[in-house]
Amino acid sequence: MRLRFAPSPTGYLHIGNARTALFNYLLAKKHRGKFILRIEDTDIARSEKEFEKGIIEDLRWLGIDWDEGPEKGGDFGPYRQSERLKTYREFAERLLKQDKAYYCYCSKGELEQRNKELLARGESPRYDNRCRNLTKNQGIEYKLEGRRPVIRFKIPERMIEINDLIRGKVSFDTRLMGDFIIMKSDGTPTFNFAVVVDDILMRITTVIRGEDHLSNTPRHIMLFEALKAKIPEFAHMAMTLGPDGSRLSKRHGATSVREYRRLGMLPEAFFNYLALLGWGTKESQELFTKEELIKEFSLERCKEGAAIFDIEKLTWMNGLYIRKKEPEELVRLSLPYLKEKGLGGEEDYLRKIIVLERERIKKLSEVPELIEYFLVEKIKFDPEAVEKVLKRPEVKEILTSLKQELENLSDFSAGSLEKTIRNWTKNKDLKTKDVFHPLRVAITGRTVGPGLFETMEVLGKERVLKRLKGAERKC
RNA sequence: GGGGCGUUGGUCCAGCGGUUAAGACAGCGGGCUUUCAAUCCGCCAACAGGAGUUCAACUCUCCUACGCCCCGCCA
Repeated sequence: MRLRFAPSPTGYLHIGNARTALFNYLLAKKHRGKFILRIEDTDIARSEKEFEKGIIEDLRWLGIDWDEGPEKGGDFGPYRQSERLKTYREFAERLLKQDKAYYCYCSKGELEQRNKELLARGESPRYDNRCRNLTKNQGIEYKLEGRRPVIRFKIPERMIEINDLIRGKVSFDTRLMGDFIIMKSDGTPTFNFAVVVDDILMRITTVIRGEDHLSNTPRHIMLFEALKAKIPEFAHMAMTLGPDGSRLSKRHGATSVREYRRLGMLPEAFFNYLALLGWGTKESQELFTKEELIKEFSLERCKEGAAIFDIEKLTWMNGLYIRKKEPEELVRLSLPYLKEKGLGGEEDYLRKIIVLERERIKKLSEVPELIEYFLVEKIKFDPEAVEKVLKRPEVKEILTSLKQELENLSDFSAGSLEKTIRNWTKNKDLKTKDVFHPLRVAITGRTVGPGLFETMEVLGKERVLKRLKGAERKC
């Protein structure tokens, strides 16, 4: 079994494409087949090396690897379409010789004009095959005019039935289609031609791709047949949509894997979430390791309807994976985000902080904001907290008195702190929340956070006392 | 304009002729906590509409509506 993922490097790895790559990858692994990466960079104007690099990086980040591909190599390369132009020309030549394709001299402008007219008349916009039977002289004449021809494929008139692995039998009537272009006038192949030539040469057995290609599949099948090649199996997976049900685009926010990566999504979480989009098990299991997914995945269980990408659920799942991470690992992962905000600290200290804050982290990008008060000399005070908690009349005295109490405390562990402060509160005949709340605001600047005593322990005696002193001035 | 594919709560997804239509996210309420979070408990909420077929239809057929895709010298 040989499968492939064939992105165009015209942008970073899109979520929808990532999902296509994932499904291909899962099935290839499940059947111990080969997974091939092919770069479809025939659109010279829009393709960029930078995007190719980015896509490869993001796939690796996601934990998807391949057996054959650019750089990596393989027996059926090259794996970049821009390096296979000669092959496409040879195949086109073959079709031309067999009278299965022909030169078409119609200009873009003429084509556009005719389609417009057809549409205005309420007819279907499609090529009228007028260059099919051009005489030699007409061809020469056109060339003399300076026209650069394209090569079109001569469509045989018939019904084509696809047995799609996800949606079953689908049929098309080719009489409703016009002869389509296989080679552009600049000598490069069109997508529809290049995929077929490559899939033949790369011995692809199963094509899993987006539903947007379902309508192109009859064209591909005609080409496979014209080239006397074995037709692979097809599986067209439903689209990934934005929150409003329209095609996922920039206006919906982040659409590329790279953006989610920057936000601090974990690859394991992203991988897991993506697998659940358009696929599910009987048991409605939600959490899967990569190995489990490889074992469980099947095309029969793929949904036919489109799915909306839900950032909320992804975020929830990411939090779940974050909570499962070892503190050391989490510190390591958070470092770039801290650095970006100019924050840092001793590894040991950071680890203790992360242990306290871990269950509050949903995305790595939130870490700096979440733990900032542990790392800076001068903490920021939440104005509302100051107003509502610190400004209360009795607070100043409580803090001053408590500070004295803590100055004499040698064991600054959470347990000891809790015992001491609770006793102190009791002796002063105060309610715990009237002490705990101001204390929290005084040492963290906020009203929310991890356990108070754990926080104090991690901060350490010196910082706590200093902050209490600082807070008195805010009362 | 033609063709293709699809439609279960706000979202993901289970169900494959007979179920109180399950689970998850989100939302709401509650327990636990000094607070938030985590966690636990509970609640809200769906078969797009209409005709058939059938003793019985979310499940099968047809029509309609809506959405997405293709009809590009984009992929």
